[in-house]
Amino acid sequence: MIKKPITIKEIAKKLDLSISTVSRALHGHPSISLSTQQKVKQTAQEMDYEPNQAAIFFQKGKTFTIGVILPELAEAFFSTAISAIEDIAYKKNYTILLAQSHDEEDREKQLVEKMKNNRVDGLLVSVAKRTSNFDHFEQLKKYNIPVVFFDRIPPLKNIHSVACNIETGSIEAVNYLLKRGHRSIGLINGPSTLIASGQRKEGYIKALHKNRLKFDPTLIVNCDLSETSTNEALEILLSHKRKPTAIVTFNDYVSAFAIKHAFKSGLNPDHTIEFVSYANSPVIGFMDHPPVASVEQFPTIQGQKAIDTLLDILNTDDTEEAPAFYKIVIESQLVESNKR
Amino acid sequence: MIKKPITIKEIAKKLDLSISTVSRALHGHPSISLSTQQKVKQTAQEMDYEPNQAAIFFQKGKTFTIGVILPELAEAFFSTAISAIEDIAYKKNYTILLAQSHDEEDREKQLVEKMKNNRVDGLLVSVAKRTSNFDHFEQLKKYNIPVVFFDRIPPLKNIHSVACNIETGSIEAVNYLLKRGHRSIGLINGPSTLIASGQRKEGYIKALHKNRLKFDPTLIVNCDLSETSTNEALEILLSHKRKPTAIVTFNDYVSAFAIKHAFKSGLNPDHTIEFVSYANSPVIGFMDHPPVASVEQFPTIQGQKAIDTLLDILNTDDTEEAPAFYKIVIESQLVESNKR
DNA sequence: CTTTTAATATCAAACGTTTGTGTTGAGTTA
DNA sequence: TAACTCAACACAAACGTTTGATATTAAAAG
Repeated sequence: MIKKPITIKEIAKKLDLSISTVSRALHGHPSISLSTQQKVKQTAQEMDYEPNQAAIFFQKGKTFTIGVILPELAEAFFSTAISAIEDIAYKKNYTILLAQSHDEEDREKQLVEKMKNNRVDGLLVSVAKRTSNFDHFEQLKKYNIPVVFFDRIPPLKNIHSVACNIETGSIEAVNYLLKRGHRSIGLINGPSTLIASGQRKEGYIKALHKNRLKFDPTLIVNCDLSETSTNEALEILLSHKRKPTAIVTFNDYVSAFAIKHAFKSGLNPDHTIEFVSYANSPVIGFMDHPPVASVEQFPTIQGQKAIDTLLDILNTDDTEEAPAFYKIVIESQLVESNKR
Repeated sequence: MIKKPITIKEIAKKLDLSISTVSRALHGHPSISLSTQQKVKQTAQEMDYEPNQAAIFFQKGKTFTIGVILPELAEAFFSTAISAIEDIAYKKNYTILLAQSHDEEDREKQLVEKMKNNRVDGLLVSVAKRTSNFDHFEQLKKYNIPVVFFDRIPPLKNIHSVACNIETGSIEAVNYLLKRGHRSIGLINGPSTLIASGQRKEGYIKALHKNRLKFDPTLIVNCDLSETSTNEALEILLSHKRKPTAIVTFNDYVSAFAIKHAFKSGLNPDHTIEFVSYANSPVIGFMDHPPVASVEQFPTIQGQKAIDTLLDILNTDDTEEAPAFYKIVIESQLVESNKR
């Protein structure tokens, strides 16, 4: 036997009250006497009443729902972030509408459209790699749907953003290797098209300068993050006249590939080359020979800050004068592998 | 200047038509002439009309939304699964309401409640480890909200489920090691409370029997999946009188820990011990010394099948007589590491 | 004894859409 | 030409809830 949800109307009929009274009673409205409030609440309980959210959303024009658009759910960074986001949403009684762009501009555009149709209260977005046109985000402003970008920030002005400052970590990373006695430090970087690659390079160079070391551009090699490409990059570095004794890599995966290759090829016979990478992802814990350190980018904190500021925006009156734009920066931080 | 969404009412006014005509025109209803359909659709375009989903949900009593409750979003298996689920939902114009139970019964219960309030059309659930009472799922039947369980199936009758048959993979795994010449094969299993552990053990034993090998219970050691516990398990196995030359482990992570330990401790001096594990997760690709093979459990396929059957259920008339219960089993499969 | 005030509860509109049932007028049939 | 058909559209109810305006009552104030 299928129960169909009961409504406040039926409660009203049962108690011989008006619908509005029941509604107000359930919300503890002061113009309803405590005695009737009691009665209403109790019979609501007894009748297994549960408010029809669809109706409430509709009538309030608010859904208590937050759209989250991520490039790739299966990536550790993002799945960690979404986990943190969901936790906070859960606590604040918001709901997560999840979607992934697969780093495609088209799909991202369609998802934004869909989110708009679903009347999400706000949006959390980490931009797709291949997105070059950002009109679909600009559009949202007109509809008064706030967006907080995180980790992957588009080059727009007047947006809310949460991101990690890679440079600090980069500098820490190089300093750390210098402290360990290395004087020739290589960098296996990602594709030069990525902003993230630029940041890593900047930090790397800046750290060398700060330490009054001359910067040798041939010690930087790019790769496309694949295993073969990483291996090639490593070989180039190690065939260098002044062979680096330590290498900074774009992320932990690149590090893993490079380390594996360094061990298997004869290029690193005495196993002395030390690696430092970015992300500090769980994979490090499973490696036989992990990098000595990794720059943590705090997916959890980024996710938390992002949804926190979004909720903050949602809960401040729109009537305020100048809309302030949040730009939250989290300092990345070098984490030594043995201290994890 | 903030645009507020326009409605069919306004389109109607502009074209001097009735609301219902506009609605029907937009849906291509046959009782509306093609010429007006054209006109309506065009002006809808021009006016940037977008249907108010909240209103549609409300009036249809359907939300085109599917709730997904997973134990842990940050786990590779589940993030892969949710990724596949989202992809299909996207194609079919459904939306994903995501939540994680963190393997807690209480939270799971609350989430089910929340999903019910949000009037999801259906639910996809992978049950929390610590859930022992399943009333909250039974409840959903009364509200006519279909649930498809996947991967972690509760011990209930008359439910829809999608799961992976571990046994086949287990047998394959042992056979594979036997073919490679091993005659003493250990098993580092998970906590005995997990059904998954039982399945692995069964397959392991069955494979030995099929090959007319005697089963030595002391070659099975349990661990709690942590690194230290894994190391202990490995040490117990390797201190065995008849030292195993190959080891099956509960999953890739356990394998990673064990392999790391085997290399670092002196227990495996000639590095000949071979490992086989479960999950075939990406981490294998990053290991210096990966297990020789891993039993793939197809998170993508499981997710796909799960949402497919849910959509199937949602789109068949409720009026049918006997509700059939789907029980989909996917055969696990051994994947050799070098063939990945 | 009338007028205020405060407390309590009701009325009715509104949110945007879908959909069963009318209504209209032109064309067809006998 | 009267009766009928059918295409093309309009009307209005319904979905469940919230909320501003309004009504009722009784007690307090004048």
